Amino acid sequence: MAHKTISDEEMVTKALELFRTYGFEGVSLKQLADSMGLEKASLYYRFPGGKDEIALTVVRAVDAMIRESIFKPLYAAGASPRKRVQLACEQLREFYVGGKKSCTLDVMSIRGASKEVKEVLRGTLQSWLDAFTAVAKEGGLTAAQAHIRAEEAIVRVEGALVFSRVLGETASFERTLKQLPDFLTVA
Amino acid sequence: MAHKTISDEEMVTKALELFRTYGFEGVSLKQLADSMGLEKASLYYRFPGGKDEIALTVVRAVDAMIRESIFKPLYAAGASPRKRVQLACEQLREFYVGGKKSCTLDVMSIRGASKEVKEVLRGTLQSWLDAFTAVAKEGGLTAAQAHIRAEEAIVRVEGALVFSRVLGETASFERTLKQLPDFLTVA
DNA sequence: GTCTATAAAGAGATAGAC
DNA sequence: GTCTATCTCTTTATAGAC
Repeated sequence: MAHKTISDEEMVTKALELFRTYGFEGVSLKQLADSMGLEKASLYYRFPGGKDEIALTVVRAVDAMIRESIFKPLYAAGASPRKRVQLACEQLREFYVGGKKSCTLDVMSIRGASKEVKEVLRGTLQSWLDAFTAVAKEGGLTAAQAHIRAEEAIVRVEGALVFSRVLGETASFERTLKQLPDFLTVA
Repeated sequence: MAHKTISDEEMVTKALELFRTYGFEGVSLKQLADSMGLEKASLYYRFPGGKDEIALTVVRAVDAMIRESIFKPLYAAGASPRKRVQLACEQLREFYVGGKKSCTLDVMSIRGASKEVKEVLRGTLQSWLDAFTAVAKEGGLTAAQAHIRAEEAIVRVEGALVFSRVLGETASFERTLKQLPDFLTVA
C-alpha cells in the first residue's frame, strides 16, 4: 500500500519512547512523525491538538498501563502482601527496563508540558501512593507507618532512576527494587 | 548607561534558574537573554559556543558551588560526622529551596544536553557519592555499608525532589533531609 | 561589550489533493 | 487516513555598526 498504517497503540508506544527519553520539550513533531512512519500532517488527523494532545494521550496511556499491571495486582487478594509487592517490582523492572529507561513522572513533570499532563502525572503518583499504602497496611504496618513507607518507597524508585541515568548504571535501581518487598511489609 | 552590564556570575545564576526549571531543551537563547537583560547576540560574545556552552558553564558552576558548600564541609574535621552531615543538609535545603527547585543532575541529564554536560554531571554525582561515603565511614560504618548508605542517601534526595515536584509539596523532601544525619552515621 | 539587523533552519500548524 | 505544499513563528547563529 502507498500509505502507512499504524495503530493508535503503536503510535502511543513510539511517542512514549521518545518522550521518556528526551522529555516533552526535547521531542518535535517531526521526530514523532518519523518514528511512526508518518508525515507531520497525518498526526494532526489523529491528534488535532498537536503535540500537547499526543503528550496527554501518552501520560494517560501510561497511567492506565501501570494501573493495570502494577496497582491492581497490589490490591488483589490471593497472595501475601509481600508476594504482591514482589510481583509489582517485577512489573516495575520491566516498565523501566531494568533501570535503563526514565520515568515519565520525572521527565514529563519538568515545566513545558500542559497543565492537563501535570494533572495526570499527579493522579498517577497519588494512585501509586495509595496502592503502596494499602498493601503496607495489609502487611501489618500502622496507617501512619504505611503512608510514610509508601512515600519513601516511591521516592527511592524515582531517585534510583535518576541516579542510574546520570551514572549510566543500573545497580542502584536493582538494589532499590530488592528492598521494596520487605520495606513495605515488615515493621 | 546605554548598554546593560551583567557579571558572569549573575549570568550563570540567571541561566541556572532557567535550566533547572525548564530543562536544557526547554530553554531558548531568547529566554536566557531576556532574563539577563541582554540581546541574544550579546550572549555569543561571552559564550561563542551558544546554548551548549552556557549550559556547560552552568553545570560546572553548580559543581564548583556544591563542592565548596556541601562536599568540602563533609571532609572538614572539627565537628562530628553526624554534625557535618547535618550542616550539609542545611546547605542542600538552601540549594533546593526547601524542595521547591529541581536538581540539575535530574533535569540536565535528560537527553538533549551535550556529552560534556553529562560528563560534568557524572563527576558531580561521583564526588557527592565519595563525600557521603567518607563521612559514613568516619561515622563508624564499614566501607561496604558506607558506600551503600551514601548511594541510598543521594537516591532519596533525588527521588524526594521528583516526588515533590510532581505533587507540588515539599514534605517528602523535608522528611528525607531529616533522616540523613542518622542514616549516614548510625549503623 | 552590546547593539540592530538578518540569515537559515526548524518548530508547530493548516489547506486541500488523493 | 495519509499525503504534499505552504504558512507563520521561533530558533540558533552571524555580520557589522557603535
